[in-house]
Amino acid sequence: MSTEPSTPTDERLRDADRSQATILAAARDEFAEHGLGGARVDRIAERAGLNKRLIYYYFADKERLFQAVLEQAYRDIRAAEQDLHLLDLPPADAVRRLVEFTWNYYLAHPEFLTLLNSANLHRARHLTDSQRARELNTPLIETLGEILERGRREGSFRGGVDPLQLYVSIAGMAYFYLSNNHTLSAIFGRDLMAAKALQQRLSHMSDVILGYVLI
Amino acid sequence: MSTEPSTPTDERLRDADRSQATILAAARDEFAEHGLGGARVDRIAERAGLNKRLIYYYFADKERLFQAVLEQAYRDIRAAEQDLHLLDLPPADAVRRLVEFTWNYYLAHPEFLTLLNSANLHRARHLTDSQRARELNTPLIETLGEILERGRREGSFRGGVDPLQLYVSIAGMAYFYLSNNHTLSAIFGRDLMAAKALQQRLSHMSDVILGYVLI
Amino acid sequence: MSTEPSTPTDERLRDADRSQATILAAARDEFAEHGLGGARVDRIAERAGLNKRLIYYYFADKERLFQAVLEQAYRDIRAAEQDLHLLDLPPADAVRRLVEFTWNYYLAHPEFLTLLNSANLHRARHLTDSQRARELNTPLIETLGEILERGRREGSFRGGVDPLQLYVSIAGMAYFYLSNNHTLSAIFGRDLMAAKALQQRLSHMSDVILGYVLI
Amino acid sequence: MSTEPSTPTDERLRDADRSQATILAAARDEFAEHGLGGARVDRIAERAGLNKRLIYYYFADKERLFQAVLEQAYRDIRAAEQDLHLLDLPPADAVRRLVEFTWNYYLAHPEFLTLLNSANLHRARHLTDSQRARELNTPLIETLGEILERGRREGSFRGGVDPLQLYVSIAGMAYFYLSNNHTLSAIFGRDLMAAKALQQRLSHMSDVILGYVLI
DNA sequence: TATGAATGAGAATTCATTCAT
DNA sequence: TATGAATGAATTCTCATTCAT
Repeated sequence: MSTEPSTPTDERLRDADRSQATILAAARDEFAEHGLGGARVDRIAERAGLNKRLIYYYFADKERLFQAVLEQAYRDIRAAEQDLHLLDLPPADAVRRLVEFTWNYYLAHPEFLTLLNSANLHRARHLTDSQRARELNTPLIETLGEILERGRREGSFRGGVDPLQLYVSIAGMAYFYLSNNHTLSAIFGRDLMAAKALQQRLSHMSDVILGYVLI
Repeated sequence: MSTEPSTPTDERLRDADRSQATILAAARDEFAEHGLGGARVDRIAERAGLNKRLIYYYFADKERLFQAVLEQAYRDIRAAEQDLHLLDLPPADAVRRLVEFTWNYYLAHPEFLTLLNSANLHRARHLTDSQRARELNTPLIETLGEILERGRREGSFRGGVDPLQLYVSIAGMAYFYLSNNHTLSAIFGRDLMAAKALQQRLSHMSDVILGYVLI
Repeated sequence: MSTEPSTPTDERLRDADRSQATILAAARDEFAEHGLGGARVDRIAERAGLNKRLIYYYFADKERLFQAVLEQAYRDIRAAEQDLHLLDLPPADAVRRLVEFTWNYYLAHPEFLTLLNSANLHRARHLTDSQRARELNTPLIETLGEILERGRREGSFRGGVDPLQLYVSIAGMAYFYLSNNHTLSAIFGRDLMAAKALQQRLSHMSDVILGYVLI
Repeated sequence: MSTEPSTPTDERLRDADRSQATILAAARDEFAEHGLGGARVDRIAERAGLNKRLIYYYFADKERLFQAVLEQAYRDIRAAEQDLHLLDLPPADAVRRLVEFTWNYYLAHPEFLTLLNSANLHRARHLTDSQRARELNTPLIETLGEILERGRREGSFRGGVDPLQLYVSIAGMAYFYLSNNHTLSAIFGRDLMAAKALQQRLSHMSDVILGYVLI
């Protein structure tokens, strides 16, 4: 509704929408930086340049604000995934593209990783409406399943690959490297975020995943 | 009179050590459950069955307690890894064993995952003495490097595999599945912690990793 | 509609100002009674009849509250000094009046003495903006300097008297007697705060100071 | 008793005395630096290089330790004053010498000023045995009284000078300058502790006091 | 005499949240 | 819609003091 061009009387509402979006973005950054427990409502208000009271007006409390942030984050990544049009590509290209996309998305949206962490620290209890979450997320797995099936039928992919397992592996390889880069860089004494290192990681990931699915 | 430390001293020392260890274990559980920001010093004291003041007596503050917990966690996993004696096995078996070990260790020590998450949320700033951290952690990568080299020389492994990349992939595949299992289970509507699902995951991981390194 | 600040805004502002002033007065009394280290924020809130949180809302922390109290105290005494219009009096009368004023002010504001004590125990580190402090305080010394100069030109005062030295002597004679009256009363077995004793002290001070400046 | 050379069996006792003295000195410094409320028993133990428990063993609690420190401080200054042998000097010299001594003693023992401050902040409630305090302190006033009387009889001093008033004036002029030097230096923008400034202060003090007593 | 371990009561400060307008 | 003032309930941390040996 709010994406529609609004009539003059809607101006107030549009301000309201804008305020909500501003709060949401500020909250996302704060939660990403400090986790749910470490985030401060005061700081969110400050980041948003809006009065703290307004946060409560729109989002009731910190928990539900966090929930709203999470939902937005899922919506964003799934929307981006749908733009990939993986089914328009030959299977191997589609898998490679998914690997690349996942890597680049995580790289461009480090806050997504942290939010996911926080969500899981709290045992995903903020995913209240899992029915809706499922609807939002299953398309990707279904798409990947179809790609794998096509590849198998073409004779280029091995059979028996569970798309969910494969997706988790792709995500995990990207996620762990990026999410733990501070620890890993310190522990192994290498700058894992240098441009060349990043390139090598993506290349490694593609090799592993395609080395696995391709016969 | 004897050269042995006298019993009373000994006991006192042991009490101090025991208290510290008790606090550390309690803190580990609390931090794992709630993250650094959500952890409560009061609860740690309660869990430990010791006076809250004692925590400050031994660990100065919450931050340094967290640091001590992290260090202990690293020491534990690295010690367990060294018990694997990977170099006594044929290369392929060694890699498989590392995959299995990583999976089982994460499964048995879910707190390790959460601690790692928290550490990275705080950009690993608790890894103060990274020199020591490096010394603690590099042996594993060196061992894996030697395994890969042996396999290559034997003709069974592909060449050019970076052991750090491989290790991160192994860890990431296990980590993401387990760490995010709540979100994933909710999102994809499958119980990822069911015994059979766990078995399938390990099997998938081994397939992917060995499918990649074996020629 | 009018250019006057609207009533509601005004009231709100006044409430904030009033709250701050109330806190400041309560803090002044608490600090004066117990020193910085012995003062309790809880008690200040109680004295002020306001929520403790509000103290932090307005003054950030105990240290800065103390600083605000000190600044207010200086502002108060310097304002009172300016009301004396010493330059309108003949030199000897002006000096006598300054002695009397100092004595009476200290007597009426015992908290000023204790605050000064505390400030100096902490090496005046709360006088952050000493530029402003200087501007606030130098006029008095300048005035006294002019009085001394006039007296000298008239032939009634001795020359070469440093106004700062003289001021410190006046203040010191009053201050020590009042500030240490408990110790002195106990040590010398006389009630130094009896009305007659107070009168005698003022008379002694005037004698000493005028005996010194008058030729 | 403890100043006597001890027999071999007294060795333990002498250690005890030494410990007590060490604690006392450490406590004096701590109290002088931070006041009663700001002093920390832990820090006193640290300064003394002795176990905290020992402080309680010897001095029961912080209050009584403070009391012991104060008593020692009074004993010290009064002992020093008695070494002056003021009665051996001509009256004017005796007064000048008392002024100089007071100034130099305060200068050399800044902790004495702070302790006095603290004592008075607490309304001298640590002067429990005021009978003993009086005995300790009155000799000075009596001596000064005799000096003033002699001067008057000689015709060089004015009559009717209360020795207690005079003493308080001397002490006050020195005390205020030194005790508040931080505030004063900041407020008036002059370094009051520079060698020349110190000299000028003493000279001013002597001028004022002698200008007053001498006819 | 001397000490390291342990503690309960408090103290400063923080934080999410509500009030009043 | 928007905001500054206000608050109660924690929460981290501190401190004098005692225990046990």
